Amino acid sequence: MKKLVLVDGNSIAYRAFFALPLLNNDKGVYTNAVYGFTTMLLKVLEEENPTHMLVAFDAGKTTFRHNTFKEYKGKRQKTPPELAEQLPLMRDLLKAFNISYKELENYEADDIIGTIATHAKQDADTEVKIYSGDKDLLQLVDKNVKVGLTRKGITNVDTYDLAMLDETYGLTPSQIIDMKGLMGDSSDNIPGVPGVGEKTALKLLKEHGTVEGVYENLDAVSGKKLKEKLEDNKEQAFMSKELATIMIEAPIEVTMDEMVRQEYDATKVTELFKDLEFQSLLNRIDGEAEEVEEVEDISVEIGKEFADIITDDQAALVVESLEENYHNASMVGIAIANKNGVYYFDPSVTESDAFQAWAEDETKEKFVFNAKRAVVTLGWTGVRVEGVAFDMQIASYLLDPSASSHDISDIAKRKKGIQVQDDEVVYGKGKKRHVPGTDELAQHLGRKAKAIFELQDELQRELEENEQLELLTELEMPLSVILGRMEQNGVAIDQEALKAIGEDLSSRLATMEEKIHELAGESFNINSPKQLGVILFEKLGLPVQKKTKTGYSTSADVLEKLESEHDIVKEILLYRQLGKLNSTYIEGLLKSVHTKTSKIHTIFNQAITQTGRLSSTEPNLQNIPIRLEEGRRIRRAFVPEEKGSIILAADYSQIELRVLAHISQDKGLIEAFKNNMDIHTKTAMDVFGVTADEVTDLMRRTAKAVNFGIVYGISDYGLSQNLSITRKKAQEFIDKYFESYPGVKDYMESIVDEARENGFVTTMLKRRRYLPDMTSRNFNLRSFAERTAMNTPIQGSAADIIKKAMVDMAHAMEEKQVQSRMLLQVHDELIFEVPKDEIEVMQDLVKKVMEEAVALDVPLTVDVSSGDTWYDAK
DNA sequence: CGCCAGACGGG
DNA sequence: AGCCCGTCTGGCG
Repeated sequence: MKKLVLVDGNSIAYRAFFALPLLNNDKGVYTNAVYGFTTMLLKVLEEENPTHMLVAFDAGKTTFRHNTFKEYKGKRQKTPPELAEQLPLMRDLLKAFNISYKELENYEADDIIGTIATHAKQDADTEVKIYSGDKDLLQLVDKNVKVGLTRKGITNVDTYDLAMLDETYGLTPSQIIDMKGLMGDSSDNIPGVPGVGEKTALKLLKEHGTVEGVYENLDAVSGKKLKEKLEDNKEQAFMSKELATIMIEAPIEVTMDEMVRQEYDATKVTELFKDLEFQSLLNRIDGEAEEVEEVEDISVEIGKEFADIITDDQAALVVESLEENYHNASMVGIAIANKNGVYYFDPSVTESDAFQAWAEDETKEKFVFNAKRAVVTLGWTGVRVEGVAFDMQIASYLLDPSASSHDISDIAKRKKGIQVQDDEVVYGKGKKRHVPGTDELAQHLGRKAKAIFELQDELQRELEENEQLELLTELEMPLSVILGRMEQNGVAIDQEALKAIGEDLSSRLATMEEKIHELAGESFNINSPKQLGVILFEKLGLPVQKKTKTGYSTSADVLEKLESEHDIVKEILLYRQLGKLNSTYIEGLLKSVHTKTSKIHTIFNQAITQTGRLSSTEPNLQNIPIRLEEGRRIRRAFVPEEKGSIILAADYSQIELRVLAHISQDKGLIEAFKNNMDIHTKTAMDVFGVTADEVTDLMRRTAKAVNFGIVYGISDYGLSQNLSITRKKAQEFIDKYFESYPGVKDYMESIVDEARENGFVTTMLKRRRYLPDMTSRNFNLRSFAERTAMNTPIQGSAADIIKKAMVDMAHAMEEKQVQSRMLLQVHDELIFEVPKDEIEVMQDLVKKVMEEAVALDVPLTVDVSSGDTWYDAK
């Protein structure tokens, strides 16, 4: 028995679109119709389990029906653009699911379905099921053809067979056409006979069978008025019937073979769902995919003597620990793969002389995945690792920073290496996370090692093709070692100072909470935007400025506009500010103090940002407060580890605008930096057409915002929001800026062209970022890609420069044999701990090395400052 | 318990 | 509806 399912794609999409709220993903792509369509699709696949399947779509605006009646579908609203942009996504989805689909010039989806169904039903061994939201399709019902009509929502379906049709309407399938002929269909602008509705049509058809029957027996029709209407609209009735008839001989050739249902492409489906942010559907798919994933055991030798296996100069090394945070993690196993085989060891192997000798021997090349993690994990147990020659995670990141994930199993899958299971499958997640038995663990780690060993070549070749190998070997890999040392070294913290600030904050917060409740007239949770919204905008009746998708916006910029309206607002703003300090920076930092060292050991993620910047986690030491004095005090708790040392901070001045000057080659901008001008003042002079001493504070602030905007890929709207000015005014500033700096304008235009042609942009050191949305038909996506094309070379080149400076600085410090240590990097600044007797040497050295990291056509300048704590280094 | 949204800290 | 990030809280299922 074969089962063919035919789906009316447009009709289902329409239904879904209007049934669901207008969802969109974080890129601004609307997804509600695709979502509804997908849930329906999954349900159909599950419930019907068809052997054959096809989805039909309407094509174009006109069909053969327009020859009959040019106003056909005339009154229908144009497809909303929010829905239209989702139709291509549905096709992508079907491709990923390996489900065939069809559209045909001049015909509607109905006709495709009618033709195929009529063909297929000739075979008594085939059962046909049609899904649509359109009652018209009921005319196709037959003894082996059923029609499922969506009812409210989209996954509620009423299924009609011959009996059900008779029961519901008392009609045969072909009479459905007659019914439409008489009553018409306003949504398709089929006229029918005016004044005849469903009830009358049904009554007439019961008595006379067909439209033809009705007219042949017009005398027998009761009711004078009705008879007149029928007479007057005879032609229209017959034309309507014709319009409503689904074509069963459309010129299409689709064989059953072409509609055979195939396995879906799990990788593509997963990627698409992730893109669309269909989390719940992802889980449904995942559950199924895991069961299918049967892997055959590879040969992994367990319990060898370590000394016996290293016969070669190259090996992949896996150091496994389950903790996300590798400071204080416990190793669960070690795996090695070389050209002779794959080997698994108990963690205790790291205590052996043979292992340590190999680890420390820099001529023994190690290939790893996330070198820093392996090196620091081993570092905590006292094992030094040298000779890390290749980091697969970073290689993958450099090839494409947007690749959804950089873990071994994903890369192995992408690069068609040996199959590596997801950690989550092997170890479980959340509370159920556990170490499996030795055999299973050895298999898993062995696979990882083998995949690294085997894919090294290919990734390296790809990097060479992109001219990125040097970026890996000369910049990122050495940097990884430096970052590892910084992390493991950690930053000393004055816990007592933090606690003291914390107590002050806590008591002030308690007082403020009371006061806010009093002003509100009731007690509520101030930290809940939802509850706060009700208090401010309903109970106190403050004017609503902005809404979020879940309710009233209570963000700081909204509250700032309401400050004059009610005393409570100022209190809430301060409460929020202090609350953030207390929870994130006092309690949070104290929680991340290492139990053994009493210092703070962050983790710098080197393979996460889309621009090449680092990020910092657990804790994030790249966003310690500085802008407001109240928060800045937190920095007093960041102290030198050694008595008699100080904290030294060195930051690049305006690095992004200098990079912009360099890559755009704008004459004015280059000149300004060469003359060491204050760049915001200079911009103010040019934009406002005044002399240096006429620049007011406000003018400089405005110019500063414009400069930032330029770097980010500005829009008049964004600038107007930022400066609380009109859009028109904002656009004037932007125009004036581009007039003053035509080189920048040219750059912005040419980088966008370049991105569109190449599909990616690059930074000074050949870092890459792909921008597939440059050619998207979706305005939001395309605009975002264009701004990214403008910003990434700037932000990314600045990231390249400071990374280079870090590598150079590590060499310089080694050469000078100083005791000073690099502690942190915060995007455009480096923080050091410096013994007092090295202050002068280091001040000069840091400045020189950072300023000379690369040679631009404008000078790079670095400001250096120092003090007893991070706070004082200002 | 895990996930999301909102809010907010930094460059 | 100008770029790049991470963390905390409340609220939901």
